[in-house]
Amino acid sequence: MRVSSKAHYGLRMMTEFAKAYGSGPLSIAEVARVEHLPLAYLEQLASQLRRGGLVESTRGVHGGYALTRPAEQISVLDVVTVIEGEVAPVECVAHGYVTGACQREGECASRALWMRLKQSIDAVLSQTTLAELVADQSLIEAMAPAPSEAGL
Amino acid sequence: MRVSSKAHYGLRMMTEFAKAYGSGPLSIAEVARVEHLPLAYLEQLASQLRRGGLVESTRGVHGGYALTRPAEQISVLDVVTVIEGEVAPVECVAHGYVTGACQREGECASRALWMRLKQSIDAVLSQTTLAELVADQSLIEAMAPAPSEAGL
DNA sequence: TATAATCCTGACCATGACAGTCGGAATTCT
DNA sequence: AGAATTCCGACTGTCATGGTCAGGATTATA
Repeated sequence: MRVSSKAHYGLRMMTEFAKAYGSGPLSIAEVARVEHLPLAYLEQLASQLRRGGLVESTRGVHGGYALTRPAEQISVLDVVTVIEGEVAPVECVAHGYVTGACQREGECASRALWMRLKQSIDAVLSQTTLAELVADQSLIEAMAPAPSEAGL
Repeated sequence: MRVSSKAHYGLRMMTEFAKAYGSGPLSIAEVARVEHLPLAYLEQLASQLRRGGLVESTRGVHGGYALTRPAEQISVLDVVTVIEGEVAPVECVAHGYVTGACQREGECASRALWMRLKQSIDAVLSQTTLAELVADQSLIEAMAPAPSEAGL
């Protein structure tokens, strides 16, 4: 029961795109710089996010990535789903599950539990948007005045 | 975001122990038979459950495992935790987390989200007990009268 | 007392995901 | 032309999962 750091990285990258929304594409080189994440790895994740329809890319000199829709309309669930696939504690509660695929279906008492779990997770993750994460972050930074590059 | 089949197997085994509670120890050979799970693998899981304090074992001819407390007092969270370790979507919300271990702690906007997520998962999993799973199962089986070994 | 049924342990293995790295091709601005 | 980018596929090391296997320890019972 954990989110991969892959998804976590993806989310961090997405919040950077969210901050830059409206002012042209943001390069992953820039993201790597401010988030201190490995550039080559971010490249892969960015591709995945693009294929997932969350961002669009511009090649060439002033290229980069930009959200395909406003940060208010992208939830954490959207991001996690694109990177990790659907949230499904067990196979039989996944969206594409074919009834009968699990032989134990008839006698299975825990399926209801897993569905509750999935719904609960989905609810939490879909309630928070990138916009809120960005807002929270500005708030936090305003409270604790920047140690300007401390800890590096 | 999934529970391992390992944990799932563990849970199935625990519901068998729950059913047998009060009528002496149940052998994993028997569990393997009725749940159609690999015996050698169950042995490992059973050991883990014992070390986790959820069951106690009796060796020898009429030996096996039995719950250490009534099924009403064992939640699904107990089982999953023993087998998979603590539910922690990211390291920084784990119980043993040391403040400051994550360098981004100061500027991290998503920690609150992960804590909500952990709490939400914990809540769902701790609300259901083995007793309820067993009860649900009897109910289900009563509804759909036994196809007596069909599907084997 | 032998033997069969159990639990117990540690070693082993195959597969796949995760977390990266690397090299180079394609595109686009200047 | 050259630099900054995205794009893509291949490669790698480590670790968890989902097992298997061999053998030892313990206990009831014939």
